[in-house]
Amino acid sequence: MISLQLSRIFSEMALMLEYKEENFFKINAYRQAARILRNIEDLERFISEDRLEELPGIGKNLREKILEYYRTGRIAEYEKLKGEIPLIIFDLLKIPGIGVKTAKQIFEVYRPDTLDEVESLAKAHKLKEIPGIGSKTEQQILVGIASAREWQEKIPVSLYSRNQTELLELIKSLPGVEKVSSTGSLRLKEEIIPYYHFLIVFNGSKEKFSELMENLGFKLLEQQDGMLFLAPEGFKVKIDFATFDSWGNKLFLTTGPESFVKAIGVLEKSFSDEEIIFKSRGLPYVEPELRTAEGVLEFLNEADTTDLITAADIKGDLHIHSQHSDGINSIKDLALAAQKLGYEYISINDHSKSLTVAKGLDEERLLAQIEEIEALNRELEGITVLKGIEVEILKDGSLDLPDKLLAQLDVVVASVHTGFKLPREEQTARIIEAIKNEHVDIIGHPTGRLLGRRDQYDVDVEEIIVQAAKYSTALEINSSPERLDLKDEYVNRARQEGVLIAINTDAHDTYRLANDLQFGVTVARKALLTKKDVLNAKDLNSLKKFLRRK
DNA sequence: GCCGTTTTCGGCCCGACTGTTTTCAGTCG
Repeated sequence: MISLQLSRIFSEMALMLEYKEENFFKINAYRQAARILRNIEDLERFISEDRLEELPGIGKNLREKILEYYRTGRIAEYEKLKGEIPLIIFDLLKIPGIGVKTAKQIFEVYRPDTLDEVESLAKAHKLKEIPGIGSKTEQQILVGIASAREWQEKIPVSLYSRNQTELLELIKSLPGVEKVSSTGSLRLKEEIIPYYHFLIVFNGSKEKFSELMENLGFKLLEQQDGMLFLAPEGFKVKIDFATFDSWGNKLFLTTGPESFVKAIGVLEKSFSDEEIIFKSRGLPYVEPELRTAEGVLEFLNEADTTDLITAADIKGDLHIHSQHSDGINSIKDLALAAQKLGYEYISINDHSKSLTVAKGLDEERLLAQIEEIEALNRELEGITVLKGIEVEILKDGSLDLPDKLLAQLDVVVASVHTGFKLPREEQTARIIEAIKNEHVDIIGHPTGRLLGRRDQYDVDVEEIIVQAAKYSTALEINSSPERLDLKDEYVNRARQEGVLIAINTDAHDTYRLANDLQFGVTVARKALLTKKDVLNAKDLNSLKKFLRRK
């Protein structure tokens, strides 16, 4: 957890240094360090073995700061900076299109303390009086504030997946708590939840429970059947109460969703266990995450939930970045990490040349990488590294590397990283052009959304699914919890059209390679995918057959 | 700040897009 906190501190420091107009490269160094630390699993080991400086982007100075934080729980320079920069700046920076320069301008002219004040200024058209800000930016700010308010109330999977265990343990440890389970949208593994939701058996009064929570810094917000608390960190926690006798009913009902509960029908008596409810209806147990799936009960008439894809069915990852572009690890490290996961193969798909910020590969560097992989495959045993690329789909639908070169690769993932605002027809057409390309195997993160940060681009997903089926191009479930792209409704449609789905991590380091797949698998299960629907559930030989299909 | 076909300072620095402007600044992937 310390690496996550440090990552947050360093990225805040980068912003603050930018505010102070420090050297660009210094700012970048903090940003880079934040990025590295975000995904380090075992920072403590690097600290205890005094190997911090082996981490890329960590030098003498940042090493000292990490150690300072490790020893004292604070970083003096961070706190000093924090005292110099107005808090409103951080809120403003969360608005898309607003960077440090604009935020600083707004602050220096009007000195607002809260987003509410900024909102009033925008509504009164005071902001566009500032040079460099016009009506469009003013409008953008209003939209941004509204959406920030909305998002304040929501917790995305990337966040809750990291906090829920700790929170569950905390509640479990309270005296008088005799049983506890996650429930509601948390238990359904929804991509976004309104609050953490737990069901407990508590030996004592509700007042007593509330007192225990308040001692931990939680504030009681609402009390009806259950209780809603505000955590010191700002998120909400809902607690529902059950008895051992009615545990099954309560767990089933609070888990939901409503449509599923309705389909199962009225519970005529008390069930101590949820599984008995399903048994009493002659149904197999339906795991919570599947209960949101459209058509899950119909599916159960024909098949078994054990047919659905699981993480154990995944034979390899077909979208991984190495240090050749913007990844952190070498290809060999990635291969060894994949081997530990029990994979049969992985594919290296670095960015292509026009994505310059990500050090995208041009023809020459890609050829060198191909050679490196071939050599590595001669050295490694038990895992095959496939040669790949994440090639840019340009605005006109062409790719930024020649077909002749793509033909030499095993796995071509084609993705959109620019031109998010193209009109719907053009956006759809460019992706379909890529789908038609005989070398393209997979369309990466097909809708471009970033959960809670950026909506999908305007695109006809239905048409993309139809064309992907027609040209036998696979679509990706990008498992990165920031993306989850395609989302489950679309994947369900794709399944019905017979489109193959690749569940990839798009990992930029070994940690995410190991950690993120679960999120994509959950999406796939919510879309009722079975092994035969998933490209990377194939063994290497069948996969190769697919890759040669066009 | 980090890094080094490195030996300790000098290089690191994309480029499209948008919104503000009449030639550019700011943002962002």
